[in-house]
Amino acid sequence: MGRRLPRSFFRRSSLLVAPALLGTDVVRVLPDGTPLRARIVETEAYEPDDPASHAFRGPTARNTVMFGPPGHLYVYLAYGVHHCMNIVCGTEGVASAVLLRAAEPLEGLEAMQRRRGAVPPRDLCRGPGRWTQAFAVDRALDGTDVAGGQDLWLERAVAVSPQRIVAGPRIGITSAADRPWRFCVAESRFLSRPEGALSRPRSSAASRPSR
DNA sequence: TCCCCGATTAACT
DNA sequence: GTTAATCGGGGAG
Repeated sequence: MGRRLPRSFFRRSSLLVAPALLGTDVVRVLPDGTPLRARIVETEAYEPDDPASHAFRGPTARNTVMFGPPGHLYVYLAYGVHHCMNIVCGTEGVASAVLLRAAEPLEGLEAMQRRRGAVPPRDLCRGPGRWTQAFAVDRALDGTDVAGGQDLWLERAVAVSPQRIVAGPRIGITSAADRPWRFCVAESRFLSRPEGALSRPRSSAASRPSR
């Protein structure tokens, strides 16, 4: 088919990869052989000089994969509760990655609901933690090769014209909140949060009504 | 070794 | 719209 994204696709800045991933499909093959498919509608870029990046302070046991070659999965546990998956970008030695935040489920919905409960299809992959739960992705898949492996990969699906892509501040980020590195398919109903919605400010004077 | 806090979600009011 | 839950990472001491 030749639709599968090759390693070269990821060997560039996450700022280019993140919007380019919109409209591509993530294919996951469960251990029992069940195929899952979902179409990406929301991503976030994380760059080497990025205070919000897990790798900003250098390599650690957790983020090792981010410093490796592109086209691999970086999976971490957030808030001690949910897993989030990223695709490593750039060149080896440079920590750059794209967080997969939300997608439209297309195939294997029953298998996803088996893991997530009988939630509406719209909620199966709406948010990074929900998506990894639906796709059975956890730390065990940290480092998985998505360019050459058989567990999870990406396929070119539909083209999303630049006019339909909107960028905004990343979700849940406190530092470098000014960098508009969250990319969404504007009209999608599968976004984790409505496009344009700002993350709630941490108790600050500005958020308090001045009566 | 301890302690704080986060690339969040679900269940509330 | 708000908030509790939950736990591993990593900086500080």
